[in-house]
Amino acid sequence: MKAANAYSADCPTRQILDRVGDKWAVLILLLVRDKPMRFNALRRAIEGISQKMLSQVLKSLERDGLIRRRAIATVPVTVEYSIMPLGATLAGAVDPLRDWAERNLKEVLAAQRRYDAQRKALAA
Amino acid sequence: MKAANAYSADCPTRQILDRVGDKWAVLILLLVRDKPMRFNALRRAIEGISQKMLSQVLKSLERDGLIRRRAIATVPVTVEYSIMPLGATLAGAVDPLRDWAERNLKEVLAAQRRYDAQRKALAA
DNA sequence: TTATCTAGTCACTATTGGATACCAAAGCCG
DNA sequence: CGGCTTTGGTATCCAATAGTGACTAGATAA
Repeated sequence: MKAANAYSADCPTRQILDRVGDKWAVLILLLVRDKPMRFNALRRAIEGISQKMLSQVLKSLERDGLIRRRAIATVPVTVEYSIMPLGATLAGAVDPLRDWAERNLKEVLAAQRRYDAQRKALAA
Repeated sequence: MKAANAYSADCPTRQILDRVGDKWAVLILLLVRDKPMRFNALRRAIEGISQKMLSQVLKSLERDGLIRRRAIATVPVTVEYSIMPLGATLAGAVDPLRDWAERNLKEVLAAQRRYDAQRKALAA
């Protein structure tokens, strides 16, 4: 029964889900999918990410073969990050999730309000 | 420019992605989708999750309106968790990601090996 | 001399997750 | 009667990780 085992730690889905759940990775992936971007351009686009996290996440995305890093020997060194075919397919798999989020966020928030109101009523 | 703003903290996608990236939430959602399950049945099925995390994640899934909690006043109290329509649609949106993970994990691992080998070669 | 670009490092804090112990209520054993 | 079990939690403490800001570096152009 491999299906039951899918809920143990060495499940491929879990590993990918960890990557996707990463606070920044998907954001970067989706930005880079549209067009190649430079380090500081990403930094400005995301707004809130620290240099450390950006370079860390970029490195891990590159390691996974999802994006490509290309350094250009210009005056101050320029580094361009672009999407790889593998990364593009992952970004595509994330799209349904993004659609779901946009369509259903209101309902989720409503459910949260209902839940909180009920708990408050019980506490009183 | 709302599109640029989508990469700030109040983006709905980000909120949902955080939920999906949760180490256990998706696992529980997919288990409960198949059939209603009791607390300890989930605990045994997932294997590795602590009571604390299980009850914590179940509570947040219930709050989001994704699953329903039903307590039955039996000898030792029985609690059954089942999927809600909203949760079922989310689980459906996660499926492409799971497919991607299963189809592409090998390639990701290969990319990691290539990357590590190259870095080691550079270091030497 | 100061700014720009892409990092890497240090120190600190916030958040996560695990282990452990505890609670209630009922039954069952001796 | 006391102690033990089961179910579904809660509370608390602690270690590990994640994430931040500030600082550094090196090269060069204005």
